[in-house]
Formats: sequence, structure tokens, C-alpha cells
Amino acid sequence: MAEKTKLWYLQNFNMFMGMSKEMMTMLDETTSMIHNKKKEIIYFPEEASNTIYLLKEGKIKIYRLSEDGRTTTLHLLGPGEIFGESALLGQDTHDNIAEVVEDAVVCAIDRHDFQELMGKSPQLNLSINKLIGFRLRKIQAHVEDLVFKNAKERILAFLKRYAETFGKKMLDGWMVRPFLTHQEIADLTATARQTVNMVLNELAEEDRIKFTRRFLQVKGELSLLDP
Amino acid sequence: MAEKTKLWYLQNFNMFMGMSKEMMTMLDETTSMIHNKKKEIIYFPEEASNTIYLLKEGKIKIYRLSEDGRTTTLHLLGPGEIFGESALLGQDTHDNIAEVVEDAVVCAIDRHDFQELMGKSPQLNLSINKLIGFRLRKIQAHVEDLVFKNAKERILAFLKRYAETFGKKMLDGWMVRPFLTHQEIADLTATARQTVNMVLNELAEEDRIKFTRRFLQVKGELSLLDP
DNA sequence: CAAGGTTTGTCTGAGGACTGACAGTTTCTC
DNA sequence: GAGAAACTGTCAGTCCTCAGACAAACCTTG
Repeated sequence: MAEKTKLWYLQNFNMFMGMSKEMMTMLDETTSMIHNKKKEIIYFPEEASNTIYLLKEGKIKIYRLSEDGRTTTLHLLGPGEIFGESALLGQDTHDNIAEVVEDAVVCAIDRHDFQELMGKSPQLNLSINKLIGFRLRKIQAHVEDLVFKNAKERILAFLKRYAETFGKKMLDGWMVRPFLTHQEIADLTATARQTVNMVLNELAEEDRIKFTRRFLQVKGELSLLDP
Repeated sequence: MAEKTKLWYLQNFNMFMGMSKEMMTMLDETTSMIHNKKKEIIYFPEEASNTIYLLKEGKIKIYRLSEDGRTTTLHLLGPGEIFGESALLGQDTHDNIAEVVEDAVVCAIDRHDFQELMGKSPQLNLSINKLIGFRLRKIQAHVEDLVFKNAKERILAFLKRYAETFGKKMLDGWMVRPFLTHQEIADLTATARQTVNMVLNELAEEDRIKFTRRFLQVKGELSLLDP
């Protein structure tokens, strides 16, 4: 794949659609593009949040650790999403961990620069509001899942969303590549690794999905993953 | 208690601190003050979200119902808080239920009027951002509690927050009045009513709290409620 | 390509917390 | 103030899902 320029990335960011040329230039001048390898940590809780990140390629997870070392993942983000938004919301430190799940390209923008931009562009302001609204809705749905659904239902719901968000529609179903480890799915659904394993094999048994370490294939419409 | 005027309420809303007199007047003209009785529903999911609400007095809960009639409460709001904010976040319908828990006085503002105000006042814009950030943080903490804590710990954590937020510090501890029903606490902590009952009696047994249907008293510092 | 680390597959036992049931209290309403 | 409705208290049984243990398969990195 040909190397892409930062400007190319910025221009293809939904959020910046309809932004004037001057502003794009300013944006281009004030951002820095960073390549991150899997397992790299982008920020920690308590760390000062002076930067907004735009995810260009790869996947990032936003998660938390408990005192005794357990993990729960709040968001799994893909290309086109923003993170580190605490900086825009009146907090001066992060409260989650952001870690690279798949090698990523990220644009970093200083919070002040970004806020200046926001001040000048009601467009951008609106986009950010929408984004935060979306984030809020997503996590409320997560709470709902945690409370109302059992382990199997949560895993199914997650697989469906995952395929929907990151997969490609094929003639005979959906294909997502690469796939996650069972442990990663467990962290995303607040279940145990063994439970994920069981559910996944059950689904394969029933011929609803096919999976290896490398890919997940849903053998038909995503409604196949409804409970 | 003497009746208070709408303007009085508006002026004492943190969010509007530092707002010009003209804007306050405009606000006063475009809002309507509503008194709501316990159990009244302010909005439903799917309902168009054309209004922002400012809670002046009383308590409101924001919650969800499952298909089979179970309930989980996402937020319990007190005076000074805003709700119905979906309208500001690019959604045209609500996705939760808002219900009065304690007789409430609410100011309703049309979303367009409010957005116009926001456009004119960066102050207000900032306040709203902070508020949304706060909301986001709160619900992330809720997820963390759901995943990492067991039922008893969740109930303890809730009681602590509840006393902190709504209680008064006394010579010998904290007093909150009125108290919630066990079922309401269960809905807030994703536990069963019977479990709440058990934990509450256990705490009273240990002389850490005292409670009736009318009040909750914490017999000392709030750290008494740490697990 | 060998060795070590990581991930998957499977089974078993244990326990936290829910459900249901019902009696006893308190509060509300007419 | 009486009756109904709502809430609290308690117990026993059940079940979901987690935790632990270990072998096998797979990947990756010198």
C-alpha cells in the first residue's frame, strides 16, 4: 500500500468535511502523525490530557484495570474515530488506558490548537458534540448489556457489532480480519476467556460462524448472531 | 418555604454564572417552569428530544427497561443538574426514560433557543462540555463498578456517593432525607431487592448506618462505607 | 528450525447472587 | 380510621458463570 500523506488523512476525516482550505492547512501544520505498534500504550490514567488523537488506521482499545489486575475494555475504536477527548471535556487528566490493538496511524493535535479550531468552526463544534453524544450512547448501551444480558448474549451482541463495524460483506456472509483473541473478547464483554471459547465453538458447531486466530466469518446475515 | 421565581432559579444555576443580563432575560423569557409530582414521566425513549431540562428542585432518575420488564437506573440527578441533553448531542430522540423520584421543579428550554444561546456564549458552551464530560466519566465509573465490584461493594459504593451528594454533614456523621426504597437502590446498583435489604441490615447491625423508610444516617465519616 | 511464549480447548468444582414465596410492617387513600 | 397498597424481612433452592488446572496447538523470534 502506497504511503499516504498526513493531509490526505486529514481530508478524509469525516469530521473535517466542509472545512475551509485555510483551516485544513492550519490543521496540517499543527498536527503530527505517529505510527504505533501493537501493544503500545498511548496514554495512561492520571496522565495529563493535552492531546486529542485522531485514529487513521488500525485499532485502539480504551480500557481500565482493577486494583487486582483484572481488565475491562470500554471501547474498541477503528479508523475515523477520535480519542483522548477528555481534554475537550474539561478534564485535565485521562481516566482510561489507550492501547494499540492493531498497528495504528494516529494524528495528534494539541488541545489548545484544537479548541481554537473549534472556536472558529461551528461545523467542527457540532461534529464533536455528535461524537461525544455517540460515545455516551454507546457506553449507555454497554451498561444495558451488562445488566440485562447474560454472558452468551453479550458475546453474541459483541460479535455482531464487531462484524458490522469492522467486517466486509461478502456474497455468503461477513468476513472480519484480523480477529481478536478470546481474552480480548472476554475483556470487551465482561466474561471469562473460557466462556468466550465455549460460545465461539458452539456457534461454529451450529455452523453460524467459522473462525480461526486470523479471521471471523459469519455465515450469512448478521441476524444469524441474534440470540 | 417561600415560592421562588423562575429568574431566581436561573440565576442560581451554576451553568449560567457569568452570563450577561440580556442573556439572562432572554433565558427567562424562553423557558417555562414546570412542577412535577413523584412518578411522573418527563420523557420516554423514542420521544423527540426538543427540550433541555434544568432540574431546580427534587430528584430525577434516568433509566432503562428491558424487554422483559427489568429496570436499571443510569443516573440519579439532583438540583442543579441538566438532563435531556441528547438534544444537544445530535440525536433527535431520547434513549432513556426520565422519571421524577422526588417532587421536582424543572425548567424546560427549547433546544433551538438553547443552541442559540450556546452559539452566543462560549461560557455556556464550555459549561455544557464539562457537564457532558462529567456525565461520561460518571457512567464509565458505573461500568467499572458493574464489572469489578460484587453486589455488596456496589451497594456500599452507591450509599457513599448518595450520602455525599444528597446528604448533610452532621456533628456525628451524615444524614440524608428522604431515603430511597430498597428496590430503587437495587435498580441503581444492578442488584436484587433482597440483596439490598440484606446489606442494609448488615450495616445497621454493625452500627455503621441507621435507616428507616424516611432517612439514611451514616454514623461517622463516609469512609465507614468503604468495604 | 528449535524453543519458548501465547493462545486455545476442555473439564470440574465452587459460590455469589438471583428468584420465588410469604408474612409482617408501614404508608397512603378515601 | 379502615382497608388497600406498597414496602421490608427472611429463607431456601437453584443456576450461571467464574476460577483453576493442564494438555494441545499455534505462532514468533532468535
